[in-house]
Amino acid sequence: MTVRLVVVDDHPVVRDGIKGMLQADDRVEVVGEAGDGLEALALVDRTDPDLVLMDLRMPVLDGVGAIRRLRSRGGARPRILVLTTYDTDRDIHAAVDAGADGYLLKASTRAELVAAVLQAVQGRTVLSPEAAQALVTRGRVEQLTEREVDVLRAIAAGGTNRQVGRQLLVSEATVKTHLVRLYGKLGVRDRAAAVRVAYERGLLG
Amino acid sequence: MTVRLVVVDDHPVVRDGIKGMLQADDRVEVVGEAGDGLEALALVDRTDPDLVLMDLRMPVLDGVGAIRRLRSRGGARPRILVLTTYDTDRDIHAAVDAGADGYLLKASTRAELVAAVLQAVQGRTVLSPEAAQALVTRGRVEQLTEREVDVLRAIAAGGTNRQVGRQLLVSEATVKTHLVRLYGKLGVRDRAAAVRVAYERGLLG
DNA sequence: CGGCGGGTCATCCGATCGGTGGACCCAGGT
DNA sequence: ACCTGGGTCCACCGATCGGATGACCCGCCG
Repeated sequence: MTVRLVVVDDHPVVRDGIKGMLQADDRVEVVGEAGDGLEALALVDRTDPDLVLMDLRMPVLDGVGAIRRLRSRGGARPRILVLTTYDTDRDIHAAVDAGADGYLLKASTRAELVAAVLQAVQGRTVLSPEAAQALVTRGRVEQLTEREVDVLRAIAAGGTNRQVGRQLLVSEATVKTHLVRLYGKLGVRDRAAAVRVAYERGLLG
Repeated sequence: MTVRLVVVDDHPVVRDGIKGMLQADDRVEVVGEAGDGLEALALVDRTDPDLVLMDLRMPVLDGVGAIRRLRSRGGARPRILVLTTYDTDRDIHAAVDAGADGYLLKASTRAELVAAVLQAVQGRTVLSPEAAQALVTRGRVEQLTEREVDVLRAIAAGGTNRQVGRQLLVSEATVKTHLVRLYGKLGVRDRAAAVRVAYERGLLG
Protein backbone atom coordinates (compact mmCIF):
# COMPACT_ATOMS: atom_id res chain seq x y z
CA MET A 1 0.00 0.00 0.00
CA THR A 2 2.85 2.42 -0.60
CA VAL A 3 2.13 5.56 -2.52
CA ARG A 4 4.02 5.62 -5.80
CA LEU A 5 4.79 9.14 -6.82
CA VAL A 6 6.89 11.19 -9.19
CA VAL A 7 8.57 14.51 -8.49
CA VAL A 8 8.56 17.21 -11.14
CA ASP A 9 10.78 20.25 -10.67
CA ASP A 10 13.38 21.91 -12.82
CA HIS A 11 15.84 22.16 -9.95
CA PRO A 12 17.61 18.87 -9.24
CA VAL A 13 18.41 20.15 -5.79
CA VAL A 14 14.77 20.58 -4.98
CA ARG A 15 13.95 17.18 -6.40
CA ASP A 16 16.60 15.60 -4.26
CA GLY A 17 15.37 17.38 -1.18
CA ILE A 18 11.84 16.24 -1.73
CA LYS A 19 12.95 12.72 -2.53
CA GLY A 20 15.06 12.59 0.58
CA MET A 21 12.20 13.65 2.78
CA LEU A 22 9.80 11.20 1.23
CA GLN A 23 12.04 8.19 0.96
CA ALA A 24 12.50 8.26 4.70
CA ASP A 25 8.91 7.12 5.02
CA ASP A 26 8.13 3.63 3.86
CA ARG A 27 4.57 4.51 2.96
CA VAL A 28 5.90 6.51 0.07
CA GLU A 29 8.00 5.52 -2.90
CA VAL A 30 9.43 7.95 -5.43
CA VAL A 31 9.27 6.12 -8.75
CA GLY A 32 10.57 8.85 -11.00
CA GLU A 33 11.45 12.48 -11.52
CA ALA A 34 11.19 14.99 -14.30
CA GLY A 35 12.64 18.43 -14.98
CA ASP A 36 9.84 19.99 -16.99
CA GLY A 37 6.24 19.54 -17.94
CA LEU A 38 6.78 17.50 -21.06
CA GLU A 39 9.13 15.13 -19.33
CA ALA A 40 6.51 14.84 -16.64
CA LEU A 41 3.85 13.73 -19.10
CA ALA A 42 6.10 11.04 -20.51
CA LEU A 43 7.12 9.99 -17.04
CA VAL A 44 3.53 9.62 -15.91
CA ASP A 45 2.81 7.48 -18.94
CA ARG A 46 5.76 5.32 -18.16
CA THR A 47 5.34 4.91 -14.43
CA ASP A 48 1.60 5.31 -13.82
CA PRO A 49 2.13 6.89 -10.39
CA ASP A 50 -0.49 7.41 -7.74
CA LEU A 51 0.52 10.99 -7.33
CA VAL A 52 2.51 13.75 -8.97
CA LEU A 53 4.35 16.44 -7.04
CA MET A 54 4.58 19.26 -9.55
CA ASP A 55 6.44 22.53 -9.51
CA LEU A 56 4.79 25.40 -11.36
CA ARG A 57 7.64 27.37 -12.89
CA MET A 58 9.42 25.15 -15.33
CA PRO A 59 10.88 25.43 -18.81
CA VAL A 60 9.34 23.88 -21.95
CA LEU A 61 5.94 23.24 -20.39
CA ASP A 62 5.04 24.80 -17.09
CA GLY A 63 3.14 23.21 -14.25
CA VAL A 64 -0.28 24.56 -15.07
CA GLY A 65 0.05 23.41 -18.65
CA ALA A 66 1.21 19.99 -17.60
CA ILE A 67 -1.62 19.64 -15.13
CA ARG A 68 -4.12 20.59 -17.78
CA ARG A 69 -2.70 18.02 -20.15
CA LEU A 70 -2.74 15.34 -17.50
CA ARG A 71 -6.30 16.11 -16.59
CA SER A 72 -7.56 16.14 -20.12
CA ARG A 73 -6.63 12.52 -20.56
CA GLY A 74 -8.78 9.50 -20.08
CA GLY A 75 -7.89 6.54 -17.96
CA ALA A 76 -6.38 6.45 -14.53
CA ARG A 77 -5.38 9.91 -13.42
CA PRO A 78 -2.77 10.40 -10.80
CA ARG A 79 -3.44 12.83 -8.00
CA ILE A 80 -1.57 16.07 -8.47
CA LEU A 81 -0.07 18.21 -5.75
CA VAL A 82 1.47 21.52 -6.69
CA LEU A 83 4.77 22.51 -5.13
CA THR A 84 5.04 26.20 -4.47
CA THR A 85 7.55 28.41 -2.76
CA TYR A 86 5.09 30.94 -1.45
CA ASP A 87 1.43 30.57 -1.01
CA THR A 88 1.03 34.06 -2.36
CA ASP A 89 2.03 32.70 -5.71
CA ARG A 90 -1.02 33.49 -7.76
CA ASP A 91 -0.30 30.72 -10.21
CA ILE A 92 -1.62 28.43 -7.53
CA HIS A 93 -5.15 29.36 -8.33
CA ALA A 94 -4.60 28.69 -12.00
CA ALA A 95 -3.14 25.33 -11.04
CA VAL A 96 -6.08 24.39 -8.89
CA ASP A 97 -8.40 25.49 -11.67
CA ALA A 98 -6.43 23.30 -14.03
CA GLY A 99 -7.08 20.31 -11.83
CA ALA A 100 -4.51 20.15 -9.07
CA ASP A 101 -5.67 18.39 -5.92
CA GLY A 102 -3.93 20.74 -3.58
CA TYR A 103 -0.65 22.43 -3.03
CA LEU A 104 2.36 22.19 -0.82
CA LEU A 105 4.88 24.73 0.29
CA LYS A 106 8.45 23.78 -0.38
CA ALA A 107 9.16 24.86 3.16
CA SER A 108 7.00 22.05 4.51
CA THR A 109 8.42 19.69 7.06
CA ARG A 110 8.86 16.05 6.29
CA ALA A 111 5.83 15.14 8.37
CA GLU A 112 3.68 17.72 6.64
CA LEU A 113 4.83 16.57 3.26
CA VAL A 114 4.09 12.94 3.96
CA ALA A 115 0.76 13.74 5.52
CA ALA A 116 -0.22 15.83 2.50
CA VAL A 117 0.74 13.08 0.10
CA LEU A 118 -1.20 10.47 2.03
CA GLN A 119 -4.22 12.68 2.24
CA ALA A 120 -4.14 13.57 -1.42
CA VAL A 121 -3.98 9.94 -2.44
CA GLN A 122 -7.09 9.25 -0.46
CA GLY A 123 -8.94 11.85 -2.41
CA ARG A 124 -8.65 14.76 -0.05
CA THR A 125 -7.80 18.21 -1.23
CA VAL A 126 -4.87 19.07 0.92
CA LEU A 127 -3.58 22.22 2.46
CA SER A 128 -6.36 24.70 2.28
CA PRO A 129 -5.36 28.35 1.88
CA GLU A 130 -5.75 28.85 5.62
CA ALA A 131 -3.53 25.91 6.47
CA ALA A 132 -0.91 27.03 4.00
CA GLN A 133 -1.18 30.50 5.40
CA ALA A 134 -0.51 29.09 8.82
CA LEU A 135 2.51 27.23 7.49
CA VAL A 136 3.94 30.34 5.95
CA THR A 137 3.31 32.55 8.92
CA ARG A 138 5.13 29.83 10.70
CA GLY A 139 7.01 29.97 13.95
CA ARG A 140 4.91 27.28 15.45
CA VAL A 141 1.63 28.57 14.27
CA GLU A 142 0.56 25.28 12.80
CA GLN A 143 1.23 23.68 16.15
CA LEU A 144 -1.84 22.84 18.18
CA THR A 145 -2.10 24.44 21.57
CA GLU A 146 -2.15 22.23 24.63
CA ARG A 147 -5.83 22.80 25.05
CA GLU A 148 -6.57 21.96 21.47
CA VAL A 149 -4.73 18.69 21.86
CA ASP A 150 -6.79 17.99 24.98
CA VAL A 151 -9.95 18.50 23.01
CA LEU A 152 -8.68 16.47 20.11
CA ARG A 153 -7.74 13.60 22.34
CA ALA A 154 -11.15 13.60 23.98
CA ILE A 155 -12.86 13.77 20.63
CA ALA A 156 -10.79 10.86 19.41
CA ALA A 157 -11.98 8.91 22.42
CA GLY A 158 -15.48 9.30 21.09
CA GLY A 159 -16.85 12.09 23.21
CA THR A 160 -19.49 14.50 21.99
CA ASN A 161 -18.75 18.19 22.35
CA ARG A 162 -20.88 18.30 25.44
CA GLN A 163 -19.14 15.33 27.03
CA VAL A 164 -15.74 16.72 26.23
CA GLY A 165 -16.77 19.98 27.81
CA ARG A 166 -17.76 18.26 31.01
CA GLN A 167 -14.59 16.24 31.00
CA LEU A 168 -12.36 19.28 30.55
CA LEU A 169 -14.48 21.42 32.83
CA VAL A 170 -15.39 23.98 30.19
CA SER A 171 -18.55 24.71 28.28
CA GLU A 172 -19.61 23.08 25.09
CA ALA A 173 -19.14 26.42 23.34
CA THR A 174 -15.50 26.43 24.31
CA VAL A 175 -15.01 22.96 22.98
CA LYS A 176 -16.48 24.05 19.69
CA THR A 177 -14.17 27.04 19.55
CA HIS A 178 -11.13 24.84 20.06
CA LEU A 179 -12.40 22.48 17.43
CA VAL A 180 -12.87 25.05 14.70
CA ARG A 181 -9.40 26.36 15.40
CA LEU A 182 -7.75 23.00 15.26
CA TYR A 183 -9.69 22.12 12.15
CA GLY A 184 -8.14 25.15 10.53
CA LYS A 185 -4.68 24.20 11.68
CA LEU A 186 -5.01 20.64 10.52
CA GLY A 187 -6.70 21.54 7.27
CA VAL A 188 -9.81 19.47 7.84
CA ARG A 189 -13.49 20.09 8.24
CA ASP A 190 -14.63 17.47 10.70
CA ARG A 191 -13.58 15.53 13.76
CA ALA A 192 -12.98 12.22 12.03
CA ALA A 193 -10.49 13.75 9.63
CA ALA A 194 -8.92 15.67 12.48
CA VAL A 195 -8.29 12.45 14.36
CA ARG A 196 -6.77 10.92 11.29
CA VAL A 197 -4.44 13.82 10.59
CA ALA A 198 -3.45 13.82 14.23
CA TYR A 199 -2.36 10.21 13.94
CA GLU A 200 -0.61 10.79 10.65
CA ARG A 201 1.39 13.56 12.21
CA GLY A 202 2.04 11.68 15.37
CA LEU A 203 0.14 14.15 17.51
CA LEU A 204 -1.69 11.26 19.11
CA GLY A 205 -0.92 7.51 19.44
CA MET B 1 9.66 6.40 23.69
CA THR B 2 9.55 2.62 23.73
CA VAL B 3 7.35 0.94 26.27
CA ARG B 4 9.39 -1.11 28.70
CA LEU B 5 7.39 -4.05 29.95
CA VAL B 6 7.67 -7.33 31.80
CA VAL B 7 5.74 -10.53 31.12
CA VAL B 8 4.50 -12.60 34.02
CA ASP B 9 3.15 -16.08 33.33
CA ASP B 10 3.92 -19.49 34.72
CA HIS B 11 4.11 -21.06 31.27
CA PRO B 12 7.39 -20.31 29.51
CA VAL B 13 5.69 -21.09 26.22
CA VAL B 14 3.14 -18.38 26.74
CA ARG B 15 5.83 -15.95 27.80
CA ASP B 16 7.77 -16.67 24.66
CA GLY B 17 4.70 -16.26 22.52
CA ILE B 18 3.89 -12.91 24.03
CA LYS B 19 7.48 -11.80 23.81
CA GLY B 20 7.69 -12.80 20.21
CA MET B 21 4.63 -10.85 19.29
CA LEU B 22 5.76 -7.78 21.13
CA GLN B 23 9.39 -7.73 20.15
CA ALA B 24 8.38 -7.50 16.52
CA ASP B 25 7.24 -3.97 17.24
CA ASP B 26 9.92 -1.43 18.00
CA ARG B 27 7.64 0.65 20.18
CA VAL B 28 7.77 -2.12 22.76
CA GLU B 29 10.61 -3.67 24.64
CA VAL B 30 10.32 -6.70 26.91
CA VAL B 31 12.77 -6.04 29.74
CA GLY B 32 12.05 -9.09 31.83
CA GLU B 33 9.85 -12.05 32.62
CA ALA B 34 8.68 -13.87 35.70
CA GLY B 35 6.98 -17.19 36.40
CA ASP B 36 4.94 -16.32 39.45
CA GLY B 37 3.68 -13.41 41.48
CA LEU B 38 6.58 -13.17 43.87
CA GLU B 39 9.12 -13.25 41.09
CA ALA B 40 7.09 -10.57 39.42
CA LEU B 41 7.32 -8.26 42.41
CA ALA B 42 11.08 -8.63 42.53
CA LEU B 43 11.33 -8.17 38.80
CA VAL B 44 9.34 -4.96 38.88
CA ASP B 45 11.61 -3.65 41.61
CA ARG B 46 14.64 -4.47 39.56
CA THR B 47 13.51 -3.26 36.16
CA ASP B 48 10.98 -0.52 36.91
CA PRO B 49 8.91 -1.26 33.80
CA ASP B 50 6.23 0.94 32.29
CA LEU B 51 3.83 -1.94 32.15
CA VAL B 52 3.26 -5.44 33.46
CA LEU B 53 1.49 -8.16 31.49
CA MET B 54 0.24 -10.47 34.20
CA ASP B 55 -1.35 -13.88 34.07
CA LEU B 56 -3.84 -14.66 36.81
CA ARG B 57 -3.36 -18.33 37.60
CA MET B 58 0.13 -18.79 38.90
CA PRO B 59 1.82 -20.72 41.68
CA VAL B 60 3.25 -19.15 44.85
CA LEU B 61 1.45 -15.84 44.44
CA ASP B 62 -1.34 -15.50 41.94
CA GLY B 63 -2.04 -12.56 39.69
CA VAL B 64 -4.63 -10.85 41.81
CA GLY B 65 -2.39 -11.06 44.83
CA ALA B 66 0.56 -9.70 42.90
CA ILE B 67 -1.49 -6.86 41.52
CA ARG B 68 -2.69 -5.99 44.97
CA ARG B 69 0.87 -5.94 46.28
CA LEU B 70 2.05 -3.83 43.39
CA ARG B 71 -0.73 -1.38 43.85
CA SER B 72 -0.27 -1.03 47.57
CA ARG B 73 3.21 0.35 47.09
CA GLY B 74 4.23 3.91 46.87
CA GLY B 75 6.37 5.37 44.13
CA ALA B 76 6.11 4.84 40.42
CA ARG B 77 3.57 2.20 39.61
CA PRO B 78 3.70 0.34 36.37
CA ARG B 79 0.53 -0.10 34.41
CA ILE B 80 -0.88 -3.59 34.75
CA LEU B 81 -2.66 -5.55 32.09
CA VAL B 82 -4.14 -8.90 32.97
CA LEU B 83 -3.69 -11.80 30.59
CA THR B 84 -6.64 -14.12 30.48
CA THR B 85 -7.59 -17.09 28.41
CA TYR B 86 -11.30 -16.48 28.47
CA ASP B 87 -13.10 -13.32 29.22
CA THR B 88 -15.56 -15.38 31.18
CA ASP B 89 -12.88 -15.91 33.74
CA ARG B 90 -14.43 -14.39 36.77
CA ASP B 91 -11.09 -13.67 38.35
CA ILE B 92 -10.89 -10.81 35.92
CA HIS B 93 -13.20 -8.77 38.02
CA ALA B 94 -11.18 -9.44 41.10
CA ALA B 95 -8.10 -8.38 39.17
CA VAL B 96 -9.65 -5.15 38.03
CA ASP B 97 -10.80 -4.52 41.55
CA ALA B 98 -7.26 -5.12 42.72
CA GLY B 99 -6.00 -2.44 40.41
CA ALA B 100 -5.45 -3.85 36.93
CA ASP B 101 -5.71 -1.34 34.13
CA GLY B 102 -7.42 -3.69 31.76
CA TYR B 103 -7.23 -7.18 30.43
CA LEU B 104 -6.17 -8.99 27.36
CA LEU B 105 -7.18 -12.27 25.89
CA LYS B 106 -4.28 -14.58 25.18
CA ALA B 107 -5.92 -15.18 21.83
CA SER B 108 -5.32 -11.58 20.85
CA THR B 109 -3.59 -10.84 17.60
CA ARG B 110 -0.24 -9.11 17.55
CA ALA B 111 -1.83 -5.84 16.48
CA GLU B 112 -4.41 -6.00 19.25
CA LEU B 113 -1.76 -6.79 21.79
CA VAL B 114 0.47 -3.92 20.78
CA ALA B 115 -2.44 -1.54 20.58
CA ALA B 116 -3.60 -2.53 24.04
CA VAL B 117 -0.15 -2.04 25.49
CA LEU B 118 0.25 1.35 23.92
CA GLN B 119 -3.14 2.44 25.09
CA ALA B 120 -2.63 1.20 28.60
CA VAL B 121 0.64 3.09 28.91
CA GLN B 122 -1.18 6.23 27.98
CA GLY B 123 -3.44 5.77 30.91
CA ARG B 124 -6.42 4.32 29.18
CA THR B 125 -8.25 1.31 30.43
CA VAL B 126 -8.13 -1.10 27.58
CA LEU B 127 -10.44 -3.74 26.25
CA SER B 128 -13.82 -2.99 27.66
CA PRO B 129 -16.08 -5.97 28.36
CA GLU B 130 -17.86 -5.36 25.04
CA ALA B 131 -14.64 -5.31 23.08
CA ALA B 132 -13.45 -8.46 24.77
CA GLN B 133 -16.82 -9.99 24.14
CA ALA B 134 -16.45 -9.25 20.49
CA LEU B 135 -13.01 -10.80 20.51
CA VAL B 136 -14.25 -13.95 22.18
CA THR B 137 -17.31 -14.35 20.00
CA ARG B 138 -14.68 -14.41 17.32
CA GLY B 139 -14.55 -16.33 14.12
CA ARG B 140 -13.62 -13.10 12.57
CA VAL B 141 -16.44 -11.16 14.03
CA GLU B 142 -14.25 -8.31 15.16
CA GLN B 143 -12.70 -8.12 11.72
CA LEU B 144 -14.00 -5.36 9.50
CA THR B 145 -15.16 -6.38 6.06
CA GLU B 146 -13.33 -4.99 3.07
CA ARG B 147 -16.17 -2.65 2.37
CA GLU B 148 -16.29 -1.40 5.91
CA VAL B 149 -12.61 -0.61 5.71
CA ASP B 150 -13.25 1.29 2.49
CA VAL B 151 -15.87 3.36 4.23
CA LEU B 152 -13.72 3.86 7.28
CA ARG B 153 -10.80 5.03 5.20
CA ALA B 154 -12.95 7.49 3.30
CA ILE B 155 -14.47 8.75 6.51
CA ALA B 156 -11.02 9.20 7.97
CA ALA B 157 -10.16 11.28 4.94
CA GLY B 158 -12.85 13.69 6.01
CA GLY B 159 -15.68 12.78 3.71
CA THR B 160 -19.31 13.14 4.66
CA ASN B 161 -21.53 10.11 4.24
CA ARG B 162 -22.80 11.54 1.00
CA GLN B 163 -19.31 12.16 -0.37
CA VAL B 164 -18.16 8.72 0.63
CA GLY B 165 -21.16 7.27 -1.12
CA ARG B 166 -20.28 9.04 -4.32
CA GLN B 167 -16.68 7.99 -4.03
CA LEU B 168 -17.52 4.33 -3.51
CA LEU B 169 -20.37 4.39 -6.00
CA VAL B 170 -23.04 3.46 -3.49
CA SER B 171 -25.81 5.40 -1.83
CA GLU B 172 -25.53 7.40 1.33
CA ALA B 173 -27.81 4.87 3.00
CA THR B 174 -25.34 2.12 2.31
CA VAL B 175 -22.54 4.13 3.77
CA LYS B 176 -24.55 4.60 6.92
CA THR B 177 -25.24 0.92 7.16
CA HIS B 178 -21.57 0.10 6.92
CA LEU B 179 -20.82 2.72 9.50
CA VAL B 180 -23.23 1.44 12.13
CA ARG B 181 -21.84 -2.04 11.67
CA LEU B 182 -18.26 -1.04 11.97
CA TYR B 183 -19.10 1.11 14.97
CA GLY B 184 -20.42 -2.00 16.60
CA LYS B 185 -17.32 -3.97 15.75
CA LEU B 186 -14.97 -1.30 16.96
CA GLY B 187 -16.97 -0.56 20.07
CA VAL B 188 -17.50 3.10 19.33
CA ARG B 189 -20.42 5.40 18.68
CA ASP B 190 -19.08 7.92 16.20
CA ARG B 191 -16.73 8.35 13.29
CA ALA B 192 -14.01 10.18 15.15
CA ALA B 193 -13.64 7.39 17.68
CA ALA B 194 -13.80 4.84 14.89
CA VAL B 195 -10.86 6.49 13.16
CA ARG B 196 -8.92 6.48 16.38
CA VAL B 197 -9.54 2.82 17.12
CA ALA B 198 -8.64 2.00 13.55
CA TYR B 199 -5.27 3.64 13.98
CA GLU B 200 -4.72 2.08 17.39
CA ARG B 201 -5.29 -1.34 15.92
CA GLY B 202 -3.26 -0.67 12.85
CA LEU B 203 -6.24 -0.97 10.52
CA LEU B 204 -5.24 2.28 8.90
CA GLY B 205 -1.95 4.20 8.74
C1' DC C 1 0.38 50.91 27.98
C1' DG C 2 -1.53 48.63 24.08
C1' DG C 3 -1.61 44.62 21.30
C1' DC C 4 -1.81 39.79 20.73
C1' DG C 5 -2.51 34.96 21.63
C1' DG C 6 -4.75 31.60 24.30
C1' DG C 7 -8.77 30.33 26.74
C1' DT C 8 -13.40 31.01 27.80
C1' DC C 9 -18.50 31.60 26.65
C1' DA C 10 -22.78 32.58 23.89
C1' DT C 11 -26.39 32.42 20.14
C1' DC C 12 -28.33 31.15 15.76
C1' DC C 13 -29.07 27.95 12.05
C1' DG C 14 -28.73 24.73 8.33
C1' DA C 15 -26.39 20.42 7.44
C1' DT C 16 -25.21 16.07 8.90
C1' DC C 17 -25.11 12.31 11.82
C1' DG C 18 -26.50 8.14 14.36
C1' DG C 19 -30.39 5.05 15.55
C1' DT C 20 -34.06 2.19 14.21
C1' DG C 21 -36.38 -1.05 11.51
C1' DG C 22 -36.96 -3.14 7.50
C1' DA C 23 -35.97 -5.05 2.77
C1' DC C 24 -33.66 -7.47 -1.35
C1' DC C 25 -29.91 -9.96 -3.62
C1' DC C 26 -26.17 -13.06 -4.09
C1' DA C 27 -22.58 -16.39 -2.85
C1' DG C 28 -21.05 -19.97 0.01
C1' DG C 29 -21.70 -23.48 3.36
C1' DT C 30 -24.76 -27.15 5.56
C1' DA D 1 -33.03 -26.57 -0.36
C1' DC D 2 -32.11 -23.69 3.48
C1' DC D 3 -29.58 -20.35 5.88
C1' DT D 4 -26.07 -17.12 6.89
C1' DG D 5 -23.18 -13.25 5.91
C1' DG D 6 -21.87 -9.44 3.14
C1' DG D 7 -23.39 -5.76 0.37
C1' DT D 8 -26.90 -2.75 -1.08
C1' DC D 9 -30.91 0.40 -0.36
C1' DC D 10 -34.89 3.10 1.91
C1' DA D 11 -37.38 6.37 5.28
C1' DC D 12 -37.90 8.85 9.44
C1' DC D 13 -36.37 11.43 13.48
C1' DG D 14 -34.07 13.57 17.28
C1' DA D 15 -29.39 14.77 18.48
C1' DT D 16 -25.30 16.81 17.25
C1' DC D 17 -22.20 19.11 14.48
C1' DG D 18 -19.93 22.86 11.93
C1' DG D 19 -19.96 27.70 10.47
C1' DA D 20 -20.43 32.42 11.38
C1' DT D 21 -19.98 36.12 14.76
C1' DG D 22 -19.13 38.52 18.64
C1' DA D 23 -17.42 39.07 23.28
C1' DC D 24 -14.62 38.98 27.81
C1' DC D 25 -10.47 37.90 30.50
C1' DC D 26 -5.72 37.16 31.33
C1' DG D 27 -0.69 37.09 30.74
C1' DC D 28 3.16 38.24 28.02
C1' DC D 29 5.92 41.36 25.25
C1' DG D 30 7.48 45.30 23.11
